[in-house]
Amino acid sequence: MVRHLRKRGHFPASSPEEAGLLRRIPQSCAHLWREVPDMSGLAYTLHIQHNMEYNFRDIEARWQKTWAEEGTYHVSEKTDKPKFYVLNMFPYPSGAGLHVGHPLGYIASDIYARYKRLKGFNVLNPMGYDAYGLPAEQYAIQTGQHPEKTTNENIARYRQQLDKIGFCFDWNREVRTCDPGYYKWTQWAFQKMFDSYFCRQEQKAQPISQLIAHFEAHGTEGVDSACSEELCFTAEEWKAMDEQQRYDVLMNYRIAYLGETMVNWCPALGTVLANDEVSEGLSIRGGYPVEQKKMRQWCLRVSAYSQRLLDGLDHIDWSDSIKETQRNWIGRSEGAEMQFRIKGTNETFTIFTTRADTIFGVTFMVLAPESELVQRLTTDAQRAEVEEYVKYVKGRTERERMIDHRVTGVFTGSYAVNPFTGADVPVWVSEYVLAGYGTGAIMAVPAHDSRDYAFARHFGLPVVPLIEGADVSENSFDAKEGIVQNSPAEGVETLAGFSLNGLSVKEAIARTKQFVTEQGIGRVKVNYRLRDAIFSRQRYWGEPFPVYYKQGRAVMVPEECLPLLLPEVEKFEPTATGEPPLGNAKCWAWDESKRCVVDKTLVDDVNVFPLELSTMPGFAGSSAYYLRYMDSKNDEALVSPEANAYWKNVDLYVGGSEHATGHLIYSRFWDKFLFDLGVTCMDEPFQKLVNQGMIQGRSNFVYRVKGTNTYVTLSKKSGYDVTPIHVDVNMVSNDVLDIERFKAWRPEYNDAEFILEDDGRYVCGWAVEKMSKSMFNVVNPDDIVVKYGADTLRLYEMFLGPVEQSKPWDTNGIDGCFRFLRKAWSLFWEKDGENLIVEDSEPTRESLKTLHKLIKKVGEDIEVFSYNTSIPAFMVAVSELQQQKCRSRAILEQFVVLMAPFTPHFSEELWHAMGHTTSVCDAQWPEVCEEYLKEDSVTLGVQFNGKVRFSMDFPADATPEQMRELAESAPEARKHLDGMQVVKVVAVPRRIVNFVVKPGPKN
RNA sequence: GCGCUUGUGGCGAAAUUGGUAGACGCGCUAGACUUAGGAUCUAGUGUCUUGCGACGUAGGGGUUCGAGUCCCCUCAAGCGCACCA
Repeated sequence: MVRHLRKRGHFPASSPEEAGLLRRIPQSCAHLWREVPDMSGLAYTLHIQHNMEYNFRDIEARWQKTWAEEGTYHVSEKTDKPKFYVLNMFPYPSGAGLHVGHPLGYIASDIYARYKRLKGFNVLNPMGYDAYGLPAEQYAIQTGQHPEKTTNENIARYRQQLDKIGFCFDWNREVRTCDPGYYKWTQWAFQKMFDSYFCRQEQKAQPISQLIAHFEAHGTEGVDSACSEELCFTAEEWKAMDEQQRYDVLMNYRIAYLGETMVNWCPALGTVLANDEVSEGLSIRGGYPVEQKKMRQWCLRVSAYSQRLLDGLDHIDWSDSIKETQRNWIGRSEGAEMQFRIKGTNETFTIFTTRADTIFGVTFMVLAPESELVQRLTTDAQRAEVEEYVKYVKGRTERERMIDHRVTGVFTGSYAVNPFTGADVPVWVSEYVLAGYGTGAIMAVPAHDSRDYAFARHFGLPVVPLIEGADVSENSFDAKEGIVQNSPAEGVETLAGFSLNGLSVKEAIARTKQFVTEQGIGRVKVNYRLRDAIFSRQRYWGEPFPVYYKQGRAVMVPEECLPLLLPEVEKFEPTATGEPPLGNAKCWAWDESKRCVVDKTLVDDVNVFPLELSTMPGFAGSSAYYLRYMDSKNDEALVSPEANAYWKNVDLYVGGSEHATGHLIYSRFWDKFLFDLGVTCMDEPFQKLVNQGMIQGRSNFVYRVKGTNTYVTLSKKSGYDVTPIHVDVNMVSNDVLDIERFKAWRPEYNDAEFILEDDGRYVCGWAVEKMSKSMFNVVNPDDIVVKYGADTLRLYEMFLGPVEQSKPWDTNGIDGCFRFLRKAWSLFWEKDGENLIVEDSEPTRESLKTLHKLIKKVGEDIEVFSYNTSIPAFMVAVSELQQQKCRSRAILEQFVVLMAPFTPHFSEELWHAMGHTTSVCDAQWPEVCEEYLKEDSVTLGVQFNGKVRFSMDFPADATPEQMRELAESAPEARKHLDGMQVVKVVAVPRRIVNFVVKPGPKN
């Protein structure tokens, strides 16, 4: 009957939507079409129906509906069970929809969440949307559509797609960063940061009121706080300050502050970007040039937390590589600050060095061109030259400076005095010294620093080696090793007779630091590369700052008035005056007496004041969302103390490693700040982190644009009608296709046309790249779900390889997973596919062994996220149970539970079919019984001189002596032992027997 | 340049952490059942060799009774940082 239908092509789709998807299959599964070119889409699905006692479509739709209706996945903290918090990095709902790469991490965490629930934990597994962001706004500018509209549409689509995969998300707790009920707390946290400063002694944030009290009593005496600039004043001076001066002083300490800083300005995007949003002088989004510009911006004093961010890494379970990336990004370096006097004056300036030991090799000093010291130190004679040089440097873009490391610089005319020897050292200006790091000035030791070396050679400055055996004729000797000499050189008098000669470099560094401190020349100092985060964006689609400006000074909107809603605007582009899009908002001023937003024409600077026009960056909303999930409906607090005390922090966080220096730093910073405030009880937000690999898209055909090195995917070039081809990687070397081999492999392409380049090479192949709309290579999970079902998709994505690994998407092999599920299904049913086979019989010992092997393996694998190895274990178990003709309920029921984390619909269906009335989610994970795993005998290899010659069975409990005897007496052993002398025998129970032999009489 | 990671069949990958290399899946080959196969089942499938056997985990060396696994060197790829003193 089915065959008949198939031939006629009359199988109905179950809904219009499904019919649409069925029709789409051909485009997305080119390889299947190639194999059966004359087939229609409907006929193909019929082929699946034909073999389908396992009716996944019906099963999955039914259970998804039931789960939603019954609230199977809703969790509450009102329970005695221990908690477990699983979290995925929430997605940005882009217009392209979900692709097969997204679910990889979601599936991995879903399996873990379900497993933990079966193990008796109360599992929180929420989901939400990182809904603010640039693409929605760009789209709004182009089409005039409100970003909220497109964002909501995209979210609806994401939700639909997610629902089809059968995740155990508690949607009651959904958050969206653009939802006022959510961003109220983003704004709230910002205000708390404004009202706090960071005390270095206590290494924590404190209310700014404490600092004010301290200033009133003692001035800056005894203040050790993170700040933009070290200040020094007395209590009297503080009291004498006017409002503006005090405002400026406090701004210097606030954790959220307005700062005049060099920022990454992207003219094309019309906004400022954070360091992690820029790569090689180009914006990550869009790849537009980014320039350095001094602007007044809101900043977060992330750098204050450098040490805590660093120390915290030792207590969390993240991969070494991502910890290392964060350590690099934080960039702690221990060194010393030293003061140098300028010859002929009483002026001094400070430098930072990690190689204090090389003080005797200093032959010049260098200032950063942007440093204010340049003005002070340049002599009149050199002024013209220096000014011209500074102008030249300003004209170079960040990108140019990065790519092209030129050796340039000029002499300032001044000399510094070496505090150890009194020697004169010329002071230069050069672009290789960065204003933003250390003090913006260095002491140059060309013998032991390659950059100083290049500079010295270029300008003919002396090179003085200080380490025994160091050859500096060609290169500097940068290694921090060896024995110090020439420090000082013979006959040179030094301050207090100081000498480092004969010490190791390590000792010399320590010695110098100590000396510098004792003599008051300088101090030990730790520098961090981590910069404060610039927090303003000149965009529309983001959280508005709850800030207005009174006499030019920032004032916070009262906390009770939050959230400050994002205003409506007519145009999303920046205004003609260069103001951010919020400059277009009519109703965007704060009335202090009415305590509400009013029309900006009412601004009178008495009661009504202008509101901030910037919005917050993407990372604002994603920094504390994990806390909000704990208590997402709470209007009184970001999270209640009770909810926080129960859920604590995220036990397992799953997401991409590309967030290593962005979200994962900001989130940790934000959490630590909230920890200081007492809002959260945990100092780290994410205890364990698993970075799922990217599933890359595969461009079917790649060709080189003539005369360039640019490769373009075929689909990008319109009107070029060539069949997309998957090419095996070993058919391609240096991007050139071996056309003969290719045609031999795929004869159907004998007639295909290949693009021939000018140089006679065929350029072809596939490129593996990010799956994205712009690459036209998005594989939609819906297509897979329609064809094979969610459970097969889940299984297959996990079977593909280790979760952490990136891999190209490839549907070869998905059939294997589907077949496996059908085979597993058939374990439970009579041949007719209608009657359950399961009976209450006593399980055989063999089946018990199969089951318990499986329990052990799968349990161990899930704990370490090795899902790709547990699936083969299921396959083996199914084959064994099939062979054993197992019908025992005791075995099959537990098998269903073991499968449940991987294939929830499949398991739920069978669980109920076997008579259960509650969800398989609430079953109990079976315990391994070692008793059943015991083997009577083990098959081991027998080696001669380390080479396995044969294998044989040994009793499991054989002693080494017995093993030796058994192996020796085996018939296969004779030919390896005859005429040989046994030198030694190594027999390890349950492992190996190895005879070490050499020619000679048998002994 | 510095740091981290990886390198195993035609392909995706396993390997009890030093003990029978290639589990499992894909692909391929042969066979069975079939009007048919794109279904299902059975057998085979690292390379070389008619065979015995030899070789085989990027390459080279070492430790060991025994190395994919540990140590040293080289090469290749990926990621991160990069004029950070």
